[in-house]
Amino acid sequence: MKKYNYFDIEKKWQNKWKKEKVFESNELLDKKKYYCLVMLPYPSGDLHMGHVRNYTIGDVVARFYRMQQKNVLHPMGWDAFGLPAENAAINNKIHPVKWIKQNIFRMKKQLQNLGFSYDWSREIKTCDPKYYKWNQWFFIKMWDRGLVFKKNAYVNWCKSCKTVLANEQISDNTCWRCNTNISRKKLNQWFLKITDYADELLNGHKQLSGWPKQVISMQKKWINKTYGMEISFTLSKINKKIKIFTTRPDTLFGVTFLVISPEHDFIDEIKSYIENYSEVEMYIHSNRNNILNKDKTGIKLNGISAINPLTNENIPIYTSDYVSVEHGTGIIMAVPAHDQRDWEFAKKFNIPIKEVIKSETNFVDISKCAYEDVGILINSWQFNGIKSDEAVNIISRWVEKKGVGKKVVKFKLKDWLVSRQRYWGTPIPMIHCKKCGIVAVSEKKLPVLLPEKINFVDGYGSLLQQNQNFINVKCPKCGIDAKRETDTMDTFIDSSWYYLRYCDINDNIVFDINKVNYWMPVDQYIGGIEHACMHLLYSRFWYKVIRDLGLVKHDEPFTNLLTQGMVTLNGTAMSKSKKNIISPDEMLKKYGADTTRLFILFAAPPKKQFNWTYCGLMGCWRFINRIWQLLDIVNNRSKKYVSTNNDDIIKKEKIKLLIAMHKTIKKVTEDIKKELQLNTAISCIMKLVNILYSYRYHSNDDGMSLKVYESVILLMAPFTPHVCEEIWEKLGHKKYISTYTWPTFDENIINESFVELPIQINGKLRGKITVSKNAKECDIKSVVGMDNKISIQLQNKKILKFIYIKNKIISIIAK
RNA sequence: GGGCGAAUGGCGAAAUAGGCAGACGCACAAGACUUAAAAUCUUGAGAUUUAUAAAAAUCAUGAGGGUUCAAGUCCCUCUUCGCCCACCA
Repeated sequence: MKKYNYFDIEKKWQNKWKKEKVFESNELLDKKKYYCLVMLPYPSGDLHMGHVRNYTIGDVVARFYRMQQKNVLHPMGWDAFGLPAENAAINNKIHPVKWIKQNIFRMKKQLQNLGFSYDWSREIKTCDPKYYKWNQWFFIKMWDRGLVFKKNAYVNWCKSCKTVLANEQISDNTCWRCNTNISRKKLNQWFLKITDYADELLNGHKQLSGWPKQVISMQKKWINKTYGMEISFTLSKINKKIKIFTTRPDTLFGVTFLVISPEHDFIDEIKSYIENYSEVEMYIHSNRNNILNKDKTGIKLNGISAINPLTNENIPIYTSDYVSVEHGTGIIMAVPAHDQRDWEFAKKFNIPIKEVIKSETNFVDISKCAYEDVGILINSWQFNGIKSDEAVNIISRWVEKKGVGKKVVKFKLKDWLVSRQRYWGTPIPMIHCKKCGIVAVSEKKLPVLLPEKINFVDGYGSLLQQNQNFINVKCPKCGIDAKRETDTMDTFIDSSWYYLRYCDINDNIVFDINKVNYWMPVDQYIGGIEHACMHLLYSRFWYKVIRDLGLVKHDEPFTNLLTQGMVTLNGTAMSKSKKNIISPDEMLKKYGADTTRLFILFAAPPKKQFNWTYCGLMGCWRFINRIWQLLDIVNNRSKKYVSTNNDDIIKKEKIKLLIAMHKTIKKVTEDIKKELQLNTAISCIMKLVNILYSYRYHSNDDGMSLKVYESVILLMAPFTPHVCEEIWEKLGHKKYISTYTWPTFDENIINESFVELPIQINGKLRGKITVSKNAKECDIKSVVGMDNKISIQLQNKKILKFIYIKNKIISIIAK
């Protein structure tokens, strides 16, 4: 028996597909479109098994719908901006342009070797000026619509390199290059007003029935709409008010101090009143890594205090990093008796703890820990005795009546900080003019090109800031000397709309609206679960903005989403920095693309985490070889397989085989269509091949085995396309299997193995049931494990099926 | 600290809707072919006990309890692991 030569077969078909542009797509109006999108990779240099898994799932989907005669769009591109390229430039003295180019070259080759059915004519690179020009264009459109604003925000700062550090560039609280301790620095930064869309992003989830519940719930928690109150406290000695946010107005009488976030601009505003400001300032700029340090830190603002507007009590003000500037108003009223974090802070700084809610059932010792549950109000003036959950509303109304606060809705979702003090990204197309302020670059002047000549090695501070040619520019409004913005954009912007660019790659306009509206929305999006909140939320936001610009019709970009589980090695995620990458190259060399593809799908269900192992690889290899050998068997070239003249056996086996075939087609079709359960789909085909294999070939076969064999090849085509194309050709077909019609199943043939039987209870006919053919009619009286309850159900509900084993009915399923 | 998810043989995993737990594979064992090995083919197998001509009984889906004629699946309590986020007021 000849072994199958995967190397030649795979090369042959990859070249054919490429040459005849089998996977290039056009807007065909007579066919239903299907947009299958996989998350575009960062070109780090090598494909790892996580990529292989992601893209194989995507390719099976694309190939399946192509065979279902849909007009499929299946594109691929490169998320080419970002920090690693810049780090490579600094460390290895290689220019990001060159580094990215060679990485893409390598990875593209790997993708092509795997036989993915991409339309490469639509390939995009986000670092291409033809692409990022439109980032800038969108940015200006958003600026015009008031969705862009500037605000102070803190960054991690290295004093010695004079540069902003990303989390990735920090190890043990020190700079990756010079080991200097990092500190915090306030910078004026660019933001996008994603919070304007917070409500719509939340409500839009109703349209996303094709998304995993897990992702929806994660996004909901991320946006986190909360109802609370803003209450103004007056600062003693100063004629200023300080606004706090709380969700617990019922605890207003238990407030014993205020806490202001150390990053809050208000501290700057009142610094002349703070007696110990130099100490406070030191605290503000210190690097407080409260993730590792669970101990509460903070400092009292001496010389000022706040007055509770309702009780007129005078209370101290602290600053502490346990209060985030991003949430609420960035200032909280602390109720140590009823909030554990406040309690811990109060204990550390010896602040009084005032109990205002008592549990109705348990005795709670407030000196041991905070009581955060509901209860009865005490020490709360006229509100004593009211249940705390009711008091929330009662006190809210009272506060509003007094005119010192109002009910507000807040989101945890923060506005999107999009500026980066980096070189390798899209330049923000803004100009700073002394006379006119911030002026957008005119659309005609786009793109603002990223200069290529940069000194990476000796560079201090932001690399763009040193490039005088880039910085110096005339103001587009008044013409005087002005300075270009040197911040670049967050790379999440690149990936927020790339799926639209695939629909139409156009040098003159961002995209052709008609083409985009033909292909969008994406029918199936596939990518890692780690993008549940950031990328998948930013994209939704961006799409809604584009909709409001009148460029797209729909509200949501992705109809169905599959978040595939990670591929891990010994339980930890594969990453280049951890040096635990499994590259597909060796497997491709040893077993070929088809086996690699089959194995990664068969090893685990797509949604589940897959801890890497080679176990099972040989099984997939053997399976493909089996299919290959079957080609000879069905062509009756082999004498090895025994034939029998017993017509009865042949007939029985033929029916068995026919039913198995239809069942398999049904199962595989549904597994792919419904839940993308690709591992069980493959199992099912393997089972059918086992039955076909044991089926004794006979001259009376009537082409039965050929018929089953052809359907096996068709079913396998999305998974192992090369070998299937080759067999398909050898079977005498002229058309590509990749575009051939997917097999159909007949429900009647599947049901042929069942019969309908009457149900009798105590001798009376009670209805009919469907049972397997080898079951016998029986009297329910004799049934084990049955009581009156069931017989009552029988009268009310239809009986669909019952389970009949070893001459006993063990159960009835009623519906 | 918060959120989400998971736990089934030696291993990866199946199991519409509560209805024969372990499909399909891996690894393993025996046999066939072979000088031999590999490859391939055939067969076997959750565990334990009894029996060994077949077979039978009991125990088994992280732990403990509950609902049900029937629970991997539903409810309660707990344990462990993974992922995402970071004091969310």
